[in-house]
Amino acid sequence: MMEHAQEALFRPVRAGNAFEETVERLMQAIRLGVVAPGERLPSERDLATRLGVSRVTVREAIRSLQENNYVESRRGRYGGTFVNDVIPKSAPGKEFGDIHDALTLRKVLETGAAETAAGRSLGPAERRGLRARLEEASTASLVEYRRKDSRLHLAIAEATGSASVTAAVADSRMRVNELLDTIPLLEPNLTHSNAQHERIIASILDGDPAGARLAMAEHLDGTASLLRGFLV
Amino acid sequence: MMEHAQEALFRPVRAGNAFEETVERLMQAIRLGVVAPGERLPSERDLATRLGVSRVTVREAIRSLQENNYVESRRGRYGGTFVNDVIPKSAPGKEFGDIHDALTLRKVLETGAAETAAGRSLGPAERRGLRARLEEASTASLVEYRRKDSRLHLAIAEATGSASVTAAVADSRMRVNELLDTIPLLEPNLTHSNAQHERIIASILDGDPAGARLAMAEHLDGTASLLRGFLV
DNA sequence: CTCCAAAGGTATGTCTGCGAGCCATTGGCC
DNA sequence: GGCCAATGGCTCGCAGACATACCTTTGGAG
Repeated sequence: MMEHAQEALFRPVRAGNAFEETVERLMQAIRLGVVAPGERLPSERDLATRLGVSRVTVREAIRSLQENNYVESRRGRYGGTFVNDVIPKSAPGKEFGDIHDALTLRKVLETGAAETAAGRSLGPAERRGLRARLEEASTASLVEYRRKDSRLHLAIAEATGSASVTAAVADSRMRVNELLDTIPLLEPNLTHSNAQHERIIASILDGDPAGARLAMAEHLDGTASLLRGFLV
Repeated sequence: MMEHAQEALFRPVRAGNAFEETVERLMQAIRLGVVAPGERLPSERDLATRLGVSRVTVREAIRSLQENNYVESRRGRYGGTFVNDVIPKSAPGKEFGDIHDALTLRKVLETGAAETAAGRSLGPAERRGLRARLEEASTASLVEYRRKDSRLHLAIAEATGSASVTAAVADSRMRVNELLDTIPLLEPNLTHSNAQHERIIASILDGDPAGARLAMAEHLDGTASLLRGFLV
């Protein structure tokens, strides 16, 4: 028997109860900037269908987000649940093993995604989308940087044309962002990141898989060593 | 809003009910060869703890495996649930989008895993493990090939030192194996695969990340085009 | 001004899954 | 030969989640 592989295969089947996982998902959408401040979440009924949970559970999750000031709800037609400007919270106390694990998965996924995206023939809409995200990230202020950065990286994942890859990247980023939230974000890091972003996107748009991979790898290594430095 | 990213983020929160997901996991362990025919699964109490479900649910899952002749249970001390030699089943009817999605994720994960594994300094136990899995796969008969092949690929994932990567590769392989089960496995494919396996493992053991990635990419492209050819 | 569609808010009965405990069986150890 | 530890087999009550239905609020369309 492969004792080690068992640990991976016999991991818990569910990360938490339906309520917790629903909160997690909504938080992802907000923190990764998929639904920006001021924008509206899909309706409760819609979310219930898409997430595969009951509306009651969705409401409980939204309730908990309201209590933590992430969102506000308004009734009536053209009402809904709207994302606030806040960015509360930070969660400390990770172990080194977790960090290594999260960073390894991220590197595997995101370098692969960049290479794959560069190897596809992208449509005009996709190309425009990538440029738009790049522009958003490069002009972002310090407070909104993490969100805009995540949107850019998610757009790259989407450009692979694989929903599974996008989902995996989203999960991975959430884990890493949790860690990044515990260390300071400085102007020089940001400038450097933007330059790397440009290289990555240029390589993807030029259809240069090897270049995209390399540029992404260097980009990720930057924040990885920053993290390892601050957290160990 | 990034309409497309929402599809990934607002995907169903749980793949199925606890029972179904538990069956799925045990099937993974059996079909990927992590618990080989004749070997014993962990005890019900142990599985319940590790999988994070109640023992009742574990028992229902095992019951369903018994009914499909995958396993047999024996009572008493030194009893347990043992894996049979069978390999029933096959599930047809996939759409092209699913195939592309599954193959894209697999390529991202496994090429990344190979590269990462080659970039680490592996301990003697890990090196021995990789060689052993390679040997097993190369001497496997047609009927046991898929299982031995999966074990080898899982061992490579494990060599990244990241449990998350291993888990992701296991999930990905299950999806692809489901597809592979619907097409014939021929002796020449097998010979070719074995040669590629050797290159991959040699590159990893030599600490050659670029070589490992390339070898893995070629290996995966082989079965990918086979699949696309048979299934479209 | 009225209507009404679409959104959030509420209530209820059902069912799944869980925890916890106990029973039955088996084979090695003393 | 008897003990007993570890395993599968079984039951029952509770809590979480679900489906479904209905109520309330709101603002645009007609």
